[in-house]
Amino acid sequence: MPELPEVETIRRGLMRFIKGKKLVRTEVFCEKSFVGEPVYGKIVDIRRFGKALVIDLLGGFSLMIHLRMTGQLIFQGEERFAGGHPNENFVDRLPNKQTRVALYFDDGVLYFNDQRKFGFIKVLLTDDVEKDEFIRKLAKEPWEMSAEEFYEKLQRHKLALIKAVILDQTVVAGLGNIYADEALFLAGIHPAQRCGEIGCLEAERLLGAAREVMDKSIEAGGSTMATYVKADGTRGDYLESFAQVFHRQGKPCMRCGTKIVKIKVAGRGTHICPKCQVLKNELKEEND
DNA sequence: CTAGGATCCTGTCAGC
DNA sequence: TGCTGACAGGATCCTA
Repeated sequence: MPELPEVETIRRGLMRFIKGKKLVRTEVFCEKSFVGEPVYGKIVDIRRFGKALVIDLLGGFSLMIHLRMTGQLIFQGEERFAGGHPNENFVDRLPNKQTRVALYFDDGVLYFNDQRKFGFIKVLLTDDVEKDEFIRKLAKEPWEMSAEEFYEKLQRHKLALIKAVILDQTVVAGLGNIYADEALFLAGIHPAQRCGEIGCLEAERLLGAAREVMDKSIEAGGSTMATYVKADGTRGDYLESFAQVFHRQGKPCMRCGTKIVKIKVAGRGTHICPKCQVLKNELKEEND
C-alpha cells in the first residue's frame, strides 16, 4: 500500500526520530521478514529510492526496507510515530501478532509490522545499496524525468495498458495503485488505454499529473498522515482529504458529477470517472 | 524483448 | 455460526 509519498513521509519522520540514535538490539519475529545478519550502530542517514527506504549505519552497513502492500513502521519513544499501511496497529500495543521485526534504540523501538509478509528488511553493505537488484532497475521519479523520456518509454510498451505500465517501477518510480488512478483521472486518460494510443501531449499531461498528486500527498502527509499518534488514537483517513477517484466508487466525480465506478484493469481494482476518462477506439481488426 | 496471469501471505468482508 | 470466494495502496516469476 505505501507508495512514494507515504514512504517519503516515513523517511522524514525517521530522520527526526532515529537519526543520530544508536541501534543496539534486533528482535526478529518472522525469519522471512529479515534478510541477513543483524547489524548495529549509529544511524547516519535515511534515504529513499522509489518506495524503498535505506537506513545507513555508521560502520558501513545499511538496512533496506520495503513495505510492499501491508508494511508499516512505527516508532515508539516518548511519543509514537507511525507510517505505512494504515490500520489499528498504529494505535495498538506493540509488539503484536503482525510485528515481524523490532529494532531497539537507546530511547525507543522501531517496529516493522506487516500483515501479509510481502515486505522485508534486508542488510546490505552501504557501498552495495545501489547494486541491489530492485534499486538498480528502478526508473527515475516523475520529477526527474522529462516528458520526452516518459513518452518514449511508453512507446516501448505499445500493446500494454497504460495503468499497468505506470505501475511498473522500471518505467517510472513511485506510483502505486492509488496515485496511478489519481494521476490518470487528473490527466483524463482511461487506465485501460493501450500505450500505443497515448499521444505525446497526453504523456506530458500524465507525467505532470503524477507529480502533482504525489506532491500534494507528501505535503498532506507532513501534517496529517505522519501521525504522531496520540493517546486518543488519532488516525485520520488522509485519503479522504485528497482522493478524487480512489475508493470513491458511487460518489460524484468532482469535475462533472458523474458517478465514479470501480473496474478491474491489469488485475487491480481501478477507479474512474466514465465520462472524464473515455477509452479511445482500439484499431479495429479488418473484418471478414 | 513484451504482455499477462499466477504467486507470495494474512485478514476482512459479503453472501450463502 | 461457519464456510467460501473475492479482494487487498507490491513486485516477481513464469509462460506464451
